[in-house]
Amino acid sequence: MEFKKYNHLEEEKKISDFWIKKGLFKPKKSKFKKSFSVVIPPPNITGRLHMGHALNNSLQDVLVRYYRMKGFETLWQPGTDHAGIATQAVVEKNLQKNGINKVNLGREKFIEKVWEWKEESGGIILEQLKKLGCSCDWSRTRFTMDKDLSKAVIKVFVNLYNDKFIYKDKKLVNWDTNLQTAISDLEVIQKEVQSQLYYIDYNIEDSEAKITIATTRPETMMGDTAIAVNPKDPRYKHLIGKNVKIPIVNRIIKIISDHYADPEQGSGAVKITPAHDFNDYEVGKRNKLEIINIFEKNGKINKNGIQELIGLDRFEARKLLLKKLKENGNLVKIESIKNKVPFGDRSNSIIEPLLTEQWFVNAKKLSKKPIQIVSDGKTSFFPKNWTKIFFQWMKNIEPWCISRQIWWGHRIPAWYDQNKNLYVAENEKAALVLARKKNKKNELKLIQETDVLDTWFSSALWPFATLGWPSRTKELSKFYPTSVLVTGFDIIFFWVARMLMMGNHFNKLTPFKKVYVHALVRDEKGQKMSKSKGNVIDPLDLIKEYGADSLRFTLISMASPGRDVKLAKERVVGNRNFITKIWSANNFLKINNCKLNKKTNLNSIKLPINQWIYKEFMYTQSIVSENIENFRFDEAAKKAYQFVWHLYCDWYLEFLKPIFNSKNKPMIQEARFFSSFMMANILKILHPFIPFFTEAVWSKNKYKSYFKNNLVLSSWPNLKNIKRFNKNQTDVNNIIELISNIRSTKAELKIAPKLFCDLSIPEKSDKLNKLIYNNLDLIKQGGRVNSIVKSKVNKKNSIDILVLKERFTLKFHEDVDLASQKGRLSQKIENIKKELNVLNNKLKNKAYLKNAPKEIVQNDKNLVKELTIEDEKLRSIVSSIN
RNA sequence: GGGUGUGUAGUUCAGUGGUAGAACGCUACGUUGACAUCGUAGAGGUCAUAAGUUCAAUUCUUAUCACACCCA
Repeated sequence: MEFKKYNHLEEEKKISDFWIKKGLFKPKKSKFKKSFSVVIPPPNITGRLHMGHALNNSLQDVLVRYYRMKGFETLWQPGTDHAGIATQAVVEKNLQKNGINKVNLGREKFIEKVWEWKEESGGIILEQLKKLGCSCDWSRTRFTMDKDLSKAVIKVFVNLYNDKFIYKDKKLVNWDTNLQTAISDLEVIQKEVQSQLYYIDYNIEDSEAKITIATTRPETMMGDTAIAVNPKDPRYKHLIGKNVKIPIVNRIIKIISDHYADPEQGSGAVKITPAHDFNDYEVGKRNKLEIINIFEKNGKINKNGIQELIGLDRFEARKLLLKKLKENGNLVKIESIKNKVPFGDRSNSIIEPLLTEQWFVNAKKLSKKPIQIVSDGKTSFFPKNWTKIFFQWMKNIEPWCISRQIWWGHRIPAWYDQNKNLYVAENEKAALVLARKKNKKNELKLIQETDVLDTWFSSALWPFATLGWPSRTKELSKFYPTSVLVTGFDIIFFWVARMLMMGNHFNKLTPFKKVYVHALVRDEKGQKMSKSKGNVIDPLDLIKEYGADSLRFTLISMASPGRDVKLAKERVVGNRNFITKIWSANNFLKINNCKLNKKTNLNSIKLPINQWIYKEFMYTQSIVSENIENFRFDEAAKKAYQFVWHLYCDWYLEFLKPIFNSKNKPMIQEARFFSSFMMANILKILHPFIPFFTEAVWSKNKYKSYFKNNLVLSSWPNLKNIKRFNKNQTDVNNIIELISNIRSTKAELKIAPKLFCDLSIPEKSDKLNKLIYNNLDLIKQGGRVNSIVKSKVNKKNSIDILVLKERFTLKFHEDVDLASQKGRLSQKIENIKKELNVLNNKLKNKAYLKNAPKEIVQNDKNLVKELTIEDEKLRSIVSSIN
């Protein structure tokens, strides 16, 4: 019979539509009142599915589907974030293509355009997640700029402001001259680059003497307000307090003494530009220095610079200034060095420390509870070592700059009156009330703050805001705190830490009990995937070619804790083959008319192989469950794979063949039912990993009529232990060993496996006789054995083998290569000899006998006994070969 | 400079204080009525290096080397 191939493109689409249309991912009331919830790390609306998402969401889906089948009331809350800077940049670029300038358009119109874009292209990534099979409750999809969520954001802001967790301050911040907004510390990436270190002479006033400073940023000379030397540096002690003239700029500044100057670095003297360097800023504060800002917000020189350079870009200005310094003879040396330079993570332009007024969150104050919660284990990390990294960062946390000078985002709910008095309130009306009170008059005009909030500010509220907070919703009481957060380590600080701060502050509850941290997906050589390297593997390509299930299974089975996933296409192919294998196994069941029926009862199962596979499955199931619950997705997937392929397909289905070929009707009936019953259970345990395929086979096999549910809502296997089945475990395992031995002996003798032989068994052993005769058909088919004989055998065409500590003889119909068999056995004897030697030496060691646990010693003694018997028998076989 | 992690078969990775495992790849044979996207059999390892603890170390400790990442 020819079978259709499994068509993943067709089936995955069909199944996905079915699940979503029927709303099968919505929480279902639990019989035992337990709930399980996960919030998705919201991908941003400009995003497209990449391997990181694929891994992250596959893992979440394993958990969600598993607990759903376990009977928990399960919610996976989906949604996206608005990605302030990224989205604004995309829309701005689109408008520019049409010759439209954002500024001319105006703020309101521009935001309309962003919404238009969002409606059109902002949901793509969610559609891609559906293709991956994510079982989110899509009817609850949220967006950080939604009305409800915005309300939560405003409320949180106002509360934090009133409680003095949020404040406005003029400070040096990380300024992106390209995007023209402040960004937070976390959005700055320090990159090592090749730079020049310039040694520049500053002339000391009223003297011929000079002092040489070293700098990588000579243009900031225009903002110098001191030169610092270390108080302990003998070279410069006499110069402290002297005035120097900044070359070209010709402004007079002082030489000060400050420990910040490192005698080992450069010349030991360092110029201080408090407006343009975080360290210099601190030096400036300590020494009460003037702060001179020389940059416009776009990175061009402002009027504080020298005449010729005003209006020039910072790098242009550097070049010209260097030229002048050289001409003047002030540039004494140029050194090539490597140093770290800050870049913006979105714009990739060099970040400029700039003195501006911004809004800050006192993160130090908010970090106290999360630190407590994590130390108490109320939120725990897996793998554990992330706890340490979390603490390290959390305990050294800096104020969080939350204001952004862009338009797309939550506009800060703060208003100013004409006297620049500030009112923070949930809306303008409320602000007006405050303003009237303060100004003691009714006629007032307020202007709203133009800054918007950092996107991560709203993402930090995600676990409770998506559940309806600040309203006290059913969902909030049922699903908060969430059960687990699954995330990549790269956003622990961005997101996890901040969610912990907000969740604990506003709900007095930690937002999630567990945090599972997974690694990055890299290419097969372990390199980070990046467009510039051209080594990006697009998950959507793999889904198209091999199916979402194959991709999922691959990612899941490679997700070992603390290790990056090195993805190669061959892995995906291998797992696609696994799916094909199950498909063809299922076809075998079909051919043999295997079906479920309600008449057959588990207690009536008689066939040893059925009892055997039942036990093996029970064991597998428990290992898979345990591993999923402990986040060992790799082990869970491997165990399931091993069982399905190497026990169910390789042995069990093979053992069914002689039964189906027999005329024993009751046995055939039992086998038909039971093989199908096991298949259904296999589909169940594989469902969290490969949901589409398993649901498709479930439906084709019409298992719904037996189990009363679609697979996605069926219950996780919970098979009872039937003691009666136990004794057949060893029997079937012994049969397997015998067959394996017959096969490998044939291979060693270079006898084609298809050639049949006779088997003679030791007469003495009743137990073995029983075993063999009870399973005659299995042995005959599995080992290609003609018949069981008891007669004395002719040496030339027969070979003795040692299995289950007994001597069996294989008798062929032609002469066999006894010499090669002799060699093989001699090798075995040699190995045993070595093993025995090791063991005997151990057992002679008094210290070992004294200190080692009794079981271990006993174990060794038993092993010696067994090996000795095996050794004797092998020797007798060898000596009988001439 | 500070920190974290990794080093086990050709490759990617599990694992363990007391016989070293899987997948893929490789080799030989095979087209047998589920499956060649397959089957059967097999080869392949000084568990990075060195010292220490221990009756016993691939596993624990320390140092070294290599690689990756994070923070300054």
